[in-house]
Amino acid sequence: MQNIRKISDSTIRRLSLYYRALSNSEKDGYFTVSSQDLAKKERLTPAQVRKDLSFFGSFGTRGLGYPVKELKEKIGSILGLNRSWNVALIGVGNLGSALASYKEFQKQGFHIKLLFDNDPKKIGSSIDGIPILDIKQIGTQLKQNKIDLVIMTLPGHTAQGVAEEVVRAGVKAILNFAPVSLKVPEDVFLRNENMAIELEYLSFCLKNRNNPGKHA
Amino acid sequence: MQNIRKISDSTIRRLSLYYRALSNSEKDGYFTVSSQDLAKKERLTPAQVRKDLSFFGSFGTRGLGYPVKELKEKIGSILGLNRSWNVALIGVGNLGSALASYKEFQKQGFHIKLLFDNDPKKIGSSIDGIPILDIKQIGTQLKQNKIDLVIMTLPGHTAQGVAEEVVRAGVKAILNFAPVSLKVPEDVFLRNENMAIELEYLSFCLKNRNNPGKHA
DNA sequence: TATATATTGTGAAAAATATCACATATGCAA
DNA sequence: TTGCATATGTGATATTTTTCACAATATATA
Repeated sequence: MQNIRKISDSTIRRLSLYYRALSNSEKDGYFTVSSQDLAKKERLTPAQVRKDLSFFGSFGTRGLGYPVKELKEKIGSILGLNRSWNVALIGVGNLGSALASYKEFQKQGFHIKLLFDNDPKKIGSSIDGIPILDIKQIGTQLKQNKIDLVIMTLPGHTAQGVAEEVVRAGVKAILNFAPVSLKVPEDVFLRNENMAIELEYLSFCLKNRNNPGKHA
Repeated sequence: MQNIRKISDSTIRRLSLYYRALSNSEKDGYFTVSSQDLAKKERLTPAQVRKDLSFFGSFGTRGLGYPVKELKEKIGSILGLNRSWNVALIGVGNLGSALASYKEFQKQGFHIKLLFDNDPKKIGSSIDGIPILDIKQIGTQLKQNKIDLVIMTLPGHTAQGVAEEVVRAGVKAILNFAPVSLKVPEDVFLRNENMAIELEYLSFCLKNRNNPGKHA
């Protein structure tokens, strides 16, 4: 157990993997799971799993493993999934609407309360009961609805300007899907979801599949 | 310059970032860019940028920087974006349709040729001219259309079975959006796109924002 | 031509991350 | 109760990744 600030990005990201694996194990009716099991599911090593967990406490029983339900809840609480977050989504295009109606987020406590767009045809309508508001109202609406986190699914060239409005409204966490890197103040947490990266990674792998040698 | 097999995941992923940043710089009319510029755009260090690039050659000019267009093309060629890949997408739900009509992939050489679903209402129709086929035809269609890469956007419980069919059809690269970890043979490249991870990461950050101390 | 300034490319050093290996603790069977 | 099998938790070690620091090389200017 150590200072929480010193826990690495990678460990936190793996906690998400463990959480998902445990949810599945729970559904499948398992009561305990070993570091070995978890490792195999997520293509990691057992030592890695144990080390990651040990940063936050000791949740297992020697000789037995980890209690599935309990560990899942513990990790959920570490990640802050045991509470609810107010989320707004900006940019109701194809991807935006898809995310707005994605039920998994809801289940994990991410409640999408507001949608924003600049298209008059969309403004005033709703998706799964979530109203689509005028993007001009971002400032007041984000504050009024105590939004904790904003998901941005809008075109690259508009993203930076909107991000600045979001920051001005006091939001401290942004998940960005727009294909640009945003500049935000230090106290705002920003993560970029770049779907091209994984695709390009696969392209790289395919290209170099039969090439164990040097690269020009 | 070193053996290409030894280049780290992180470096490859950063190449994607550089590629995107360079595309933007090119659009903005820049002819050269320094490692410092690139670093600032992507929140990295200049040394990191130079080191990453140095694994593949030396593309810059001392005292000047890197030629934007040339470096972009060079990185594109390293990532395999200078050629075209045949892509199929399985699972035409909300996310699937959003990705099917996402033009950026097309631009980078990822040509979505086929869509698959098991819903009779969808089979036979098309999205942006891409036909939606019966998921039962995966085996023959993937081979016939020489599909290089498959994007899976289907429910978790069906994913593993479908992945196995995809592998049997000889596809060597899978981008998985289903919320499970798939088991595939060693010679198949698999990447998981897990949108919950980034959201959960932000949740963790928000939760521990004012907590520099120990964690229970 | 000489001098000042900018910026790369890269070994070496530092820092971060992952793995090892084993003492420790548990369950079960005889 | 003893012995065996299993599996955690964690310091120590190994590996990987990042950063440093500087020689090398370019441009600009006088």
